[in-house]
Amino acid sequence: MTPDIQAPRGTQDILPDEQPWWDYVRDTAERLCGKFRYAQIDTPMFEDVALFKRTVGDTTDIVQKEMYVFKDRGDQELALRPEGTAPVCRAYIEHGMHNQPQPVRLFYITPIFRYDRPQAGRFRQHHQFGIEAIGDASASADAETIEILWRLYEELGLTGLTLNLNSIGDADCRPRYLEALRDYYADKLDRVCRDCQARVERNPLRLLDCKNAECQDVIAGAPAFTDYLCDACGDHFSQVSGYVEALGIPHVVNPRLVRGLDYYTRTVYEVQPEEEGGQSTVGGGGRYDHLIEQLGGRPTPGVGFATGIERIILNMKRQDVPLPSASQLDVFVVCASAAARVFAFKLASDLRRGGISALVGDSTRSLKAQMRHASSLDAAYAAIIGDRELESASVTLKRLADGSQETVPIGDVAAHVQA
RNA sequence: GUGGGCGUAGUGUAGUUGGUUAACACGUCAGGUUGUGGCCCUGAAGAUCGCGGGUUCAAAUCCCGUCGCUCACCCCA
Repeated sequence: MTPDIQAPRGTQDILPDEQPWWDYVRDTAERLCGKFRYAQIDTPMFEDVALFKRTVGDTTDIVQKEMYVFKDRGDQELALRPEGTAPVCRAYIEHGMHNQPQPVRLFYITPIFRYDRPQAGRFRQHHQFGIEAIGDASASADAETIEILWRLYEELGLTGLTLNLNSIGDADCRPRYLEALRDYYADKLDRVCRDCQARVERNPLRLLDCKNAECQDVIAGAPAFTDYLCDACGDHFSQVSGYVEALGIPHVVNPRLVRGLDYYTRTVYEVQPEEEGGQSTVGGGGRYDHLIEQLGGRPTPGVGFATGIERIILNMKRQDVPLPSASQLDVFVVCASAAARVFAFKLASDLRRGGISALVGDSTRSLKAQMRHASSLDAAYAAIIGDRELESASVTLKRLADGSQETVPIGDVAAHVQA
């Protein structure tokens, strides 16, 4: 039945049955972060809009059409967080983290909001696990983030993934490349789509990842950024590749890889599953060497990634990745009368304090009904308390798997269950 | 934002050349005598057929709108 009010478009309830997937992914991510000594950070769900306009970029889709923007009662212009990196950098500055040993390694697991048209693997509220290594300009930092992302998928059991790697240069060489790109497109405008015609001026890098069929020929012949990198960027890129190579992480250099956020410099990367579909990317990231200063901090390099938890789970399900077995209810206490029920309550309480999970049945329901209930909850044991047991301060303990049962003193239940 | 498909009990489905009490499975609850599960049997509850409007003597079945889901585009996680 559809209720009058339902979850807003593009949002979803994550029901109890789904939670094991989420727990598994979160636990794996957190454990991995621990090994690399990344510490968790939580930032507010909403921020000053300016934070995103300034960093993500005014011409990007995220800012232009996907942000949830609103004014609060004090006329503050706020935005629901559309991505995770800028807020973390804001916090880095605000809390003087440059005074800590660099780089500062941070991770987050948090909801992200984008006003997109929903489809499989794409939501208006989704969740990202992301990390940021701030304060390290070296190529090894890039490689470290790539390794974490790759190991995460590996540990979760995802297969068939492709790591795409590219460099989009820096303030030094990017203008030169963009000029070359514009020159190349100058006499081909009649052969590309309308979007691309506009991109030539507004956002030329994005020309490269246009998926329109009519534009593919032109893209194929376009100059590659890797041929235009300045010495420093070229050097950095080959070092990153070298590290990734040394770690044994398979990857391809994809000169057409461009990310949709303006703050990236040099290294950009994305991981894609074999199975094509609306959502081709499970995770992506890159370096952002000017983001901190754009926000008023002292010039500080940074690198990080974000990966979508919904998409990870989607791909795990597609690949039939097994989940660690769920925990089982240890004891269901069946009680035959109101008096027995009080007794049962006390027993369950004692068991739980001893680390055993326990539930008590409804004494107004028949023993048979309670037993059925125990069975459908998949309890390991049913502990039956009736008049006989009350008199002798004992319980009839039945192992549901094989139907065997014995009467044990009330104090021995825990030991029997744990055995 | 653009285009295509879809929308029936908690879940999965049947029912559409419009015609009396909308069907089935699973699930839920109860019962199959005397203190006991899983299988089996019986029964019950549970759907204003997404919502609103229209056509008609009559609509779950036709038309329009709307909301939502879904696929593709766009973009991304």
